[in-house]
Amino acid sequence: MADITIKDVAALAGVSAATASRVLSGNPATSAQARDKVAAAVIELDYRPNAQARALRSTRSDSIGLLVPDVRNPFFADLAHTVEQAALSEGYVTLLGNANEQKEQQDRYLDTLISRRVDGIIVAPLGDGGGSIRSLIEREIPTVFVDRTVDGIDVPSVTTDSTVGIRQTIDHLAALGHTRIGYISGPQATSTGRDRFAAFAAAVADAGLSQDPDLVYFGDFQAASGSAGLHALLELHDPPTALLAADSLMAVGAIAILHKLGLRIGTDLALVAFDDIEWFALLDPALSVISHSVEDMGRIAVDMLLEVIAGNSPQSVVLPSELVIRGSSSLPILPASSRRKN
Amino acid sequence: MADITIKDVAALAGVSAATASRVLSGNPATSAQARDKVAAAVIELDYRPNAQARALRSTRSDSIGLLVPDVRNPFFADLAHTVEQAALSEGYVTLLGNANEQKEQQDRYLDTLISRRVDGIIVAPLGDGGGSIRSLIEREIPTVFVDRTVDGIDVPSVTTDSTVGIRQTIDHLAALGHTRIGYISGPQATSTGRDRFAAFAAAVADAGLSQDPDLVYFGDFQAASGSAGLHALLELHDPPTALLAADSLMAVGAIAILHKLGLRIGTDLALVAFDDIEWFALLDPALSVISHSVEDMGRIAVDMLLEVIAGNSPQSVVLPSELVIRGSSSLPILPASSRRKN
DNA sequence: TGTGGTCATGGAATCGATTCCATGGAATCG
DNA sequence: CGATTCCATGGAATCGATTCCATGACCACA
Repeated sequence: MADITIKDVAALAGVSAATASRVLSGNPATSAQARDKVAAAVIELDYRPNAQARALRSTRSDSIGLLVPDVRNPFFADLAHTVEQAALSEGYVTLLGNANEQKEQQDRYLDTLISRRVDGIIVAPLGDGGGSIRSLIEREIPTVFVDRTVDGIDVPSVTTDSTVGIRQTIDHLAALGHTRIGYISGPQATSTGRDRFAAFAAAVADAGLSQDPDLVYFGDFQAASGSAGLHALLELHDPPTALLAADSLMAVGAIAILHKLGLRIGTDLALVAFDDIEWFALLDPALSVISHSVEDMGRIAVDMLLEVIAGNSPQSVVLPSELVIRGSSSLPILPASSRRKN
Repeated sequence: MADITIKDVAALAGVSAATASRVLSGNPATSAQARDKVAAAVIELDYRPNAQARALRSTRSDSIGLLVPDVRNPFFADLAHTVEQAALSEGYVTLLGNANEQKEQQDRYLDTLISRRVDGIIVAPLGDGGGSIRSLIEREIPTVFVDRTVDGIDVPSVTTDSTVGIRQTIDHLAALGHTRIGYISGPQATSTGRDRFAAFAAAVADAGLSQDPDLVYFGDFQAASGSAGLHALLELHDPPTALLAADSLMAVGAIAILHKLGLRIGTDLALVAFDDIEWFALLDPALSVISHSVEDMGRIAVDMLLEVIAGNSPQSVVLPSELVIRGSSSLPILPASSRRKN
């Protein structure tokens, strides 16, 4: 499998390696004759430049890294898709890493991305600003945070303002007569986990609803913790009549348990989930959600990263969120007597 | 952002670059003293080796490429996750590419992966054996096909035997009294599209059910074509009473339309989907599926690729599929008179 | 016709790490 | 105790492409 190098191309074209390189990189200081001969040789030999050698010399790798907490989360799968397509159209390939919501794996992948000298990194970070996140900043590697941020790390970011959507949700549920609203929170090690919890607590307080701390369960954004959270909330002496889940996977986990218990969403328990996933509308009844645009988020993150790579300092962007009311949260609250007990 | 190189490490440790390199790569020909000093210098400087330079010299990049048709398809998201985790535990990073079910984008990504000199490639291919797939083979780049194959290209593969699951499905539906079973097929440009269609046709014939060609709609494995397929089938003079969708996304598209029309799965139309997605069980009624193990597929593909990289020629593996009966296909067929008309 | 300028080109240095080869000191054996 | 082996080490070549610099051809203008 003797690799074909630029020297082979140059030899076949009857020029020097330097000239061949110039033709290939579109340097104008080339003759039409040289261009034709090199182009022919490239096709003849099916030559593919060695990206490693090129990157070594030119200090550009034409690749970016994208680090998400979990590709199996449809929100991040969509994000990966938009980022990758947007980057591709700008001539960058995307290296995708999966942190599995674990700081250790996040650090491992960040190290790898640093080693491969990607031109920039888009990351939905977790944890504090320690570990490899710090290395990133110290090396001044172009970085953009997406969906989440890290306290004390000053990096441009694209995030969602969850307060509006959450406030709309609480007000909507309060208007239906709910006074005890359960909340399955994300981990407090993430900015989204903290922000959404704070928004929930503030909205509940402002609406004059129960602030019973037992109504809040702290999960980890993965499905199993949604199941555990629902169990915990149903076992309360005075369980909630409505529930807000801080992401789609925890909502899925909660719904699975409701099914198992023979409880119906919308009737036995009003339910709203953060993140709009296509098939949430296919459930029966359809799931109310707090929606925010993953396409905008991905596209803006790529634009922003290109700005940083170009040496600029773009402003952070905060995208809106909005309640979409569907069947799972449209019935007025039932009198307590007619509710089933767990 | 002056990069720290192995020379800086060597200088600080008071050894030569050669010795530093040996320590870093675990070469046994090093003294304990040198090891300690280099290790200290690495930490002191927060040194990260330049992966390009290393790969250039050693012709190994410790990375593999994974090319899937669409990350937003939960099946491939899961596959990406297992492949990436399995590869990581073997010391490889995964570069993920998205072909968007388009041959042109597939070729573009394959070219990129070749240029980056990945150590091997796992691909769920589409199209015939032309374009960059051929370059892959000619360059003898270690390659493994996953989920799909390409006719005439002899590469180890991990695929699913769809015939068993599809035959079980047809027999099951026939036993419930269905005689006209609709089929939303995948594209015939993919091996899975062809295989599943052939299995469907054979099973229907063997069971003595209607072989009306109008009962088959050819989609493209994406959601919109499932919607279009359902529309087409419902508009038939004599519409099917049961439906099999060849992948999950097309099933989602079909279900969305059923909802919009106010039809219920399981009652108005029996439905079975290929691919088991976690939340299919959360629908009401739960969706019957033909299940196959994406974890096994991903893990085996990685093992197989490592074999190929090591110079061996592993046998292709065919995994089983199996019908999982749930509510969407458990009622006996209704008399035609009581069925709603579209 | 001579000088200045433009331009395509090739030679050689370079990027950062690995690895072959030679060296010198210590350990081992007869 | 001398000869041989072993072993850690540094110098230098190397991987494949890019890019600085020098060169020579050619054109134009005075």
